[in-house]
Amino acid sequence: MAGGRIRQENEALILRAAEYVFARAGFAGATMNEIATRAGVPKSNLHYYFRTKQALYRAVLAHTLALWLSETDIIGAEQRPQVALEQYIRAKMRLSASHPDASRVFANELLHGAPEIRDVLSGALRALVARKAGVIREWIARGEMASVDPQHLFFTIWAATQTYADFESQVCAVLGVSHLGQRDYEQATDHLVRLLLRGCGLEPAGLAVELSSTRGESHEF
Amino acid sequence: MAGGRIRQENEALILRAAEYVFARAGFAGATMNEIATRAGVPKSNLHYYFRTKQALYRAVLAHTLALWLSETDIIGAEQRPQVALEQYIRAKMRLSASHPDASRVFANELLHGAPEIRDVLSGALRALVARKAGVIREWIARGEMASVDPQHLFFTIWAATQTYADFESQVCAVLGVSHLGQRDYEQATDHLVRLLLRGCGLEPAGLAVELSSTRGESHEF
DNA sequence: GTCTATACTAAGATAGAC
DNA sequence: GTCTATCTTAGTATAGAC
Repeated sequence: MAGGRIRQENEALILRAAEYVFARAGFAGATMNEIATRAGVPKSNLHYYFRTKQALYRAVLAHTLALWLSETDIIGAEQRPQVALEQYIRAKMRLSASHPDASRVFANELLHGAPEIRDVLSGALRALVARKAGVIREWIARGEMASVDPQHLFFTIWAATQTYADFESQVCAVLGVSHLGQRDYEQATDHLVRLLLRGCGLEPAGLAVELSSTRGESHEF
Repeated sequence: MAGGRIRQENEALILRAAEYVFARAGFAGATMNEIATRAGVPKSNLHYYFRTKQALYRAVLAHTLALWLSETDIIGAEQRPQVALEQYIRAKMRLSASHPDASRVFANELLHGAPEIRDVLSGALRALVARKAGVIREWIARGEMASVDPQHLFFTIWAATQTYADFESQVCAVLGVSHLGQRDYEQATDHLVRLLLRGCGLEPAGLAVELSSTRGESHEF
């Protein structure tokens, strides 16, 4: 299974190209031809390394799922909610900025009813959200934040952060830019942190209470 | 163009079937065969009424766009922001609940870079948001709400409301239900109204200030 | 172990029958 | 004006050459 160096390299090349193509065309719209051309390998090698188009798609999805399920470690009862939630939102936005194609592949899969990852969603993801929802309920019970439905809070954070990757074309059209730059992402992040923390009855930990548009610090991207 | 009664009826049948299929399979994944079967007309009639698959797709998109661009009339400077924003959020949620397939077709188009509606987005939609952003800035200048980036506020409201239609499979998996019922949508709507209005420094007009989990009133649906 | 040539299937589109 | 039969293309998958 481990295979030689050539195999490893080619598989990595193909997976990257596949993510790019699947993100733009969806599963049905993507062609093995396009992926092969982009990866710089002969078309039929795709079938050599990944038996079918579906197998290749699943391999790409596995990568996006790993990204998707990460990052929630920040949310623990021992943390202060304003710190944990702010860090979580920032982490999710960094993910949208750094891996927009992974986000789009995942979004496309959900949009079409999640045929390939249904089990993971109602298994691992559901369990993960249940755990983290418990933490949020504890914060609420302690009076550390306003009463917010924890599950729906996750839906809102996911939707609000991923929209910058998934629906970039809409965001760009409204903002009048050709693509989202670092500054755009910084503005969007600050907007979301303020809006959502205030919505949870919290104040951003490190930011001035001041609502002016100039920010105190800039975050890496 | 108006055509006879049969034409009108058949076109309506086809458009409804097409929306259903495009919503689930995307443009590339949808087949004329499937749409024809679902509409109950012979396959080749689709090409008779709509010359190409793309033409049919565009016709479906036009319908979703009309829905999408509506509903912002609620937002006017003469309104109080808490009333206007609450009504807007509720209207968007009703749309997700009543026309999930339209939302999915639109989402799919955006996800793939909006090849067919790019012009509408950077034309009509951009202009509309610019106008409504002016209203929000006026509210902020008057001290009627917190300082929130108006454009990003729209992105957040759109994303947070449409996620219940577009990514229903994920929401259902996490909630542990097979499909979203009226009660789920009511909970989601109340959650969003509270979270976002509070995030804008507002209190829901008709709701108690109390943050307890039992609500003072239930809203119509 | 890797790439070339080819078979097979399905889907969009059209010409012509009814 | 509406539907049936057919053509053509393109895309997945495989067998076999190198």
